[in-house]
Amino acid sequence: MQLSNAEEQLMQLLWKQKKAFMKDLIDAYPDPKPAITTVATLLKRMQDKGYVDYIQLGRSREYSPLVKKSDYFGKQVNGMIKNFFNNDAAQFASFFTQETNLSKEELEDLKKLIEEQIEKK
Amino acid sequence: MQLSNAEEQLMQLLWKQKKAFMKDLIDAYPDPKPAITTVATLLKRMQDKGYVDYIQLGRSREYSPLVKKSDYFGKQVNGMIKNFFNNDAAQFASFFTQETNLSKEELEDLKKLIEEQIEKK
DNA sequence: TAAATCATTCTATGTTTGTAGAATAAAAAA
DNA sequence: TTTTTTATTCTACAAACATAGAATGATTTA
Repeated sequence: MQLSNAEEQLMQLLWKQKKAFMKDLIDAYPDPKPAITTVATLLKRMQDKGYVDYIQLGRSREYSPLVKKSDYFGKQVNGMIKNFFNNDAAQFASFFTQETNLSKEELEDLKKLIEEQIEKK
Repeated sequence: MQLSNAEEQLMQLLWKQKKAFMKDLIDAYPDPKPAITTVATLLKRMQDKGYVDYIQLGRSREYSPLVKKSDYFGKQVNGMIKNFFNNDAAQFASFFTQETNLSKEELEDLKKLIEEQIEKK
C-alpha cells in the first residue's frame, strides 16, 4: 500500500536519520511543526502499511524504515514511466534530459555514466 | 491543486485523445468501465481544479485538457527530484540510468541525445 | 515528593476521494 | 410519437487522510 503525502514527508525524515526517536522526528520537521499526536498517528499507520518498524529502548521507541529509499523511489519512477510514457523508459529519459536543465558538467558526467552502462552490456 | 489518482487516469485518456466527448472517454476506459456518472463527477472536479475545459457542441460537450501533459509531468519529476534527491537533478539522472534497465540501443540513443544537449551549451 | 515533560493510544472531526444511484433533459431510434 | 439511449447534475456514502485533543503512564526536574 502506498504512503500518503503526509506519511511520505515523515518517511523522508526517517530515511535521513536512519533511526529516530519521536523527539528527533519532531525536531526535524520545519515550522510549523505538527502536534506530537499527529506524528504518532502517522507512524502507527506507516507501521500498519509495513514501512516502519521500531525497537523499544527503555521507555521510548526508536523508529526505523523498513523500506529502502531507493526501492521506494524506484517504484515511483517506474510508475511514472508506465503512466506517462506508456512503459517506454527511453522516452522518459529523453524527456528528462531535455526538460531538466542540467549544466554542461552534469551532462558530461551523465554521459560518462551511460558509457559505463553500455560497457556492461 | 493536484489531481487524484482516478482523476489522473482520466486525464491520461484525455491527453491521448486531445478532445473527447463523454462517450469517447468511457470507450477508452479498460474493463471494468466505471459508471458514466463517475466519470462525470471526475470531470467536474477536474474542471474545478483547472485541468479541464469544454466547449458545448450541440447537445453534448467536447472536453479538452487545459494543462499540457509535458508540463504536468515535468512538475511531477521536479517534485520527485526535490523530494528524493535534495534538488540534485544530476543525482537523479544517475540513479535513473542505473535503476532502469534500458537496453543497449536505448542507452546509445540516450547518449546521442545527451551529446546533442552538450553541443547546445 | 510534587510538578512538569514526553510518548503512546484512543477517539474524533473535517476534508478528499472513489464510486455510483436517482432525476432530468434532450436526442436518436423504432 | 413512444421508447430507448446518452449526458449532466444532485445527492450520497464509505474509505482514506490530515490533524489533533484527552487520557494515561512513565520520567525527569524542581
